Amino acid sequence: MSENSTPTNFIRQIIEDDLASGKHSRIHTRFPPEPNGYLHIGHAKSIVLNFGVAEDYQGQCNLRFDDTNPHKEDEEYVEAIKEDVRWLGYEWAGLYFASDYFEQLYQFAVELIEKGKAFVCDLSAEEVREYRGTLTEPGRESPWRNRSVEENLDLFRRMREGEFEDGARTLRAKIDMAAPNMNMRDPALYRIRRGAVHHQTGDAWCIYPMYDFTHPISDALEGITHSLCTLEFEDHRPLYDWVLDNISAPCHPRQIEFARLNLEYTVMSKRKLTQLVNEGHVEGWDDPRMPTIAGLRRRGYTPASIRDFCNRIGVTKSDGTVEMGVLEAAIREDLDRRAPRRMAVLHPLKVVITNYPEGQEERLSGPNHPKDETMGSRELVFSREIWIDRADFREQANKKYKRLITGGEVRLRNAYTIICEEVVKDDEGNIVELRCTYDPDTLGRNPEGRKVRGVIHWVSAAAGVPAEVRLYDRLFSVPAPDGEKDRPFQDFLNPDSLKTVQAVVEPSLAQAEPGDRFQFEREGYFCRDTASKELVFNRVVTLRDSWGGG
RNA sequence: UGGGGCGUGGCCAAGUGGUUAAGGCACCGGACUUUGACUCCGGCAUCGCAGGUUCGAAUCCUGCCGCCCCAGCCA
Repeated sequence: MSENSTPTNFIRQIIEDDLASGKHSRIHTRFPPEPNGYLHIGHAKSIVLNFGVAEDYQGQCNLRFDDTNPHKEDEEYVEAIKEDVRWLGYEWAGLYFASDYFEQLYQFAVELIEKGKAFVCDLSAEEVREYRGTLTEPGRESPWRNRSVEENLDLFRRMREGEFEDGARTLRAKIDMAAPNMNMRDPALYRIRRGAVHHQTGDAWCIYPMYDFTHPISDALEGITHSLCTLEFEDHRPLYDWVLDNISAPCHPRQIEFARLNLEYTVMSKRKLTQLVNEGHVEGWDDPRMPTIAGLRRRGYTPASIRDFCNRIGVTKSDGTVEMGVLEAAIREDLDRRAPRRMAVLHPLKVVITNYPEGQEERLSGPNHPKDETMGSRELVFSREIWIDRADFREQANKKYKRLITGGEVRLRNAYTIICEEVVKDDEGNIVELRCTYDPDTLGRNPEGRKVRGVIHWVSAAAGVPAEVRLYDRLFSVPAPDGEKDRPFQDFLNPDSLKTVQAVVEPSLAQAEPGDRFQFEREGYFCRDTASKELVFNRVVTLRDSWGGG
């Protein structure tokens, strides 16, 4: 996989220092999604970071499902996530579930209780909230905080046995109710979820460990050296360290936080993406307009382009919003290099070449790539009647318009030059057909003594193949759809995010396989849709266009 | 008004006291061109603000200002 190299970042520097100082002799990372939804481009940033770092330093990276909340999770998501990670080009060293550690986690909780570092609390959720205090006022200690070790042990065992109802009790860490960091105010370690059926452990458990307790221990059990997570967990780091400092942990991974990805013209939160799907604004999680990995894949993005994008945006602690242009540039660069060129007319306008013999068909050849002969060529069919795009003709225009005008001459890409002699209109004045003449001496060489205005693409009317083409644009019409506090993000949906046209494509495209990508010359990059039986092409991205208009 | 973070060109981002302040995207010129693409050449910042330390500061100190995160028995 030829790819742009990975720039350094503060996390890689930490790793290099740890390797240089001998703190670690090999590095081990992990990508720890909760299987409660589909992965999106933001997850890709984390995946590329974690797996990329492991790859570059000859280390390993695990895929671990953080499945401690049975209410929200489902097996469907674990399969989808595995597929997405693989598709991005990575293979995990180990595949784990936090639920694999439930028994060990339980024993570590017992250890905490025995050390007097955890207690069973009978406060209700609402009471806990009251006792917690506020950002500026310290909290109060739970009246159950000083139960004996024996009583705590007994109660915790009975929690596990299923003796108590959901919400009746929790196991809490005994830290400091006056801590300025809210996470240290005796956080919950275990809660009761009796009715739940866990996708991995079934009904084996009715108490479930919290993230803050599970994560550091899972990391330690797997020998993770650097536990990379996003900025919102910065405040949890003291708790992460507290847990490992107070149990007999095999090692103490270092948690390092980086900024999550924000992308313009889209939303990234699971909640909002779910709304887009459930409210019918898109067709599903893999709708080509979605920022999900599945959506990008169906749109036609390549794994390499997404990896490249993640490397281009870097890894820091400052949270910014990346322009769509960066993602688009990454896929354009990749596809420019590898996508075969084809011709497709998106808004067909009939052209009759009056001096071309009726019934005659000619086989022409077009290179698959203008700069890479090794990609070969494909056959084109030329005939008396062809289609060109309506946007490539104007009855009159100034010199800057490098397309066809009445009386003007243009080159038909990979074929002859034509001059428009006559415009045929219907009763309402709409242009329905152009009558042109061609110059038989211009195949593969320029006409003598004159210069054509430009080059336009075309497809034989006789041999062209009908196809549906879906022109995708950004999902939202403003850069930060969720930036407005008192307006729902749905207000900013782009009504033109999808335009479907009935196009005519060159014959060779009839053989395109689902997932095949092409450049439709002068239009953009397209990918044959993988979810349609018919010949449907999704526009991945337009070509860069430096033309001001005119 | 508690705590934790962040502030380098339009966007992302290198930079770790001595460099003309990398690079990418975008943008603006120009060359090339059977894709208004690609490619190629050129242009495009004094580092949130104000003080201070130093021969020398984006890099150190102080004080402001702005933005983000935290009061789930979510992750």
